[in-house]
Amino acid sequence: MEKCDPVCEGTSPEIADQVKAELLEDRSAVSIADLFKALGDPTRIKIIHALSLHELCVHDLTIVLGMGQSAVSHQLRYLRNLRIVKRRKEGKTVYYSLDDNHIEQLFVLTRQHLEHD
Amino acid sequence: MEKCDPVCEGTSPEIADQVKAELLEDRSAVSIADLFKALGDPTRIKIIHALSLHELCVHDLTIVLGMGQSAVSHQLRYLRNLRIVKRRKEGKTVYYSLDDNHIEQLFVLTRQHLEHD
DNA sequence: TTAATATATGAGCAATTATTCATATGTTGA
DNA sequence: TCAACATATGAATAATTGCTCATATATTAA
Repeated sequence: MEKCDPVCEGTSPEIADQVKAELLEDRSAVSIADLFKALGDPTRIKIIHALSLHELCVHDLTIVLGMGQSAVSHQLRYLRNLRIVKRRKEGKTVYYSLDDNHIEQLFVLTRQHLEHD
Repeated sequence: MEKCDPVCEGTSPEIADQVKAELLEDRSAVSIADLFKALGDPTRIKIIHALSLHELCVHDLTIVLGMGQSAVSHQLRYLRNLRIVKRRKEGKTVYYSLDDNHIEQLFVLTRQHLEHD
């Protein structure tokens, strides 16, 4: 962190101070980033997309994704900790589905953003 | 990747196949994940939030964020490569602002999601 | 109980990443 | 041209992360 006494001429220091005062707190920024981080991996994106199409058990997800069972389970735990997916047990099998439709909205909005460009 | 001939009883194999057929392609999943990944870091979240409040030069951002100039510059380049922020040069100083209001929408939606819970 | 199936999880490893340090580029004024 | 300022960037490093392997837990059927 360097000295910043001679604020660059271009911007008034009041604006920087004002923005600094209004800026998100650390924990808020971390919370928001954590949620986006969860969506920032292709495997998890595919899992979320698959579950937006249909509730699926872990085994079916391994088929759909073409991945090992362990990797899928790890990612599902990750997503479950963030309450992005939830599970429902039925005998031996565990069915996963999206826990919240906000996630789907983020999805739709993001795809729009990408197509728009 | 293990054998998956005896599909788990719980789900019909047709559903897994159907979901697999509709699932996002690799490159789409990667594109979407890349965008979310850009939002998956507290520093970048703060940068985006700050710029949603006001156009700012790099130096002011270092003040607002309380971070080194180099770190800020690196993150700005990252965000600029993804067209999340854009720059405007004026003499020595470079002003950054959000390139697209879709990002702000994602922001709002995400904060709603977090507050909701 | 034993075997088979479905899922979960800890440890370890390779790849990625956010920051720092040092330095380069570009701009302005003296 | 030279010095000061504003920003950019390459290299190095520490921390994080996604996957695999081996194994544990849980459920069902024989």
